[in-house]
Amino acid sequence: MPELPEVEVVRQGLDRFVVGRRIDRVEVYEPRSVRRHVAGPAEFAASLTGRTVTAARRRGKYLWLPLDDEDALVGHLGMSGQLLVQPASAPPDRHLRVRMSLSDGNELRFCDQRTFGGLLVSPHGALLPAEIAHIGPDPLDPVFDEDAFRSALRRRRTGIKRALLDQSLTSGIGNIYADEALWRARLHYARPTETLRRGEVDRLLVGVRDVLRDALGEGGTSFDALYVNVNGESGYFERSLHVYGRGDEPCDRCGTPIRRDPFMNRSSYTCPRCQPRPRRARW
DNA sequence: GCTTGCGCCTGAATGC
DNA sequence: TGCATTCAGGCGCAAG
Repeated sequence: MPELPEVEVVRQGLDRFVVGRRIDRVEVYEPRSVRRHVAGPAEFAASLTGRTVTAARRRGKYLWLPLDDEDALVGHLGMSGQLLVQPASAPPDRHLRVRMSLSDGNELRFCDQRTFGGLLVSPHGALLPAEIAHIGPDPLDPVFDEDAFRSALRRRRTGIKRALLDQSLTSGIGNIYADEALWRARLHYARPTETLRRGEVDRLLVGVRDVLRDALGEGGTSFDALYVNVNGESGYFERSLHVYGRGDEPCDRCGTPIRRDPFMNRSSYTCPRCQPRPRRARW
């Protein structure tokens, strides 16, 4: 599933292979993939046709492509989305949802097995689409404000992992990287945010940034000409995971078996020794 | 206003 | 063997 580093790899691919091209033709095969474009699939296609892509931007796990009329094509990959740049002659993927023909003879294809992802056109959205204005900057973004993050975190009345997953506080962190960052910071996911000391928040920020940077470093190699993949199908980062998906395996730091707990209809992985459950737990 | 939990969706994995 | 159930996940939105 694409998290921030994977999405950044896609953005780099779009920057290289789509920016500067004109969109000549748009076909929507699955209306659900443009459900957040409230004016409907036909209007979606019409508002893109003839426009030239001028940049490729990202905030958290959202991508957007500013267009030459100051609107923007906004995309989210959801769980299984891919944005592929392929020659028009390439056979279509089984889960092809939207096809956009580019002026250089290639196509930008949105494929999505589970249709959790989607595309929309945001009017005047070139700078920052209104639809994603509520998404906070990610911890690697130069505009990320550490002091604002600290105080916002302390104002919350929730568990630390819930807060990490809340994309309005800071973005780009999903279930996997939340668990990895908490392990690095030696913090338990159920720790109430208002009890965090400054040093602990600092450790958390270091953990989050290290995880994202490590994943970014490994993900940057996974695409080549005309193929902008996202799915992490090679599982390149999996080898670097310390806790996620490693239930009952020994902790890389202390050897204690990793524990798996149910959490918000999914799982949380912790080392019971490095990340002891707080007396006052909240999740 | 803030926090919580559901529903969306498909296919792989598991259970009977 | 084959069918049914469970699980995974991000995010918007309704409910609390």
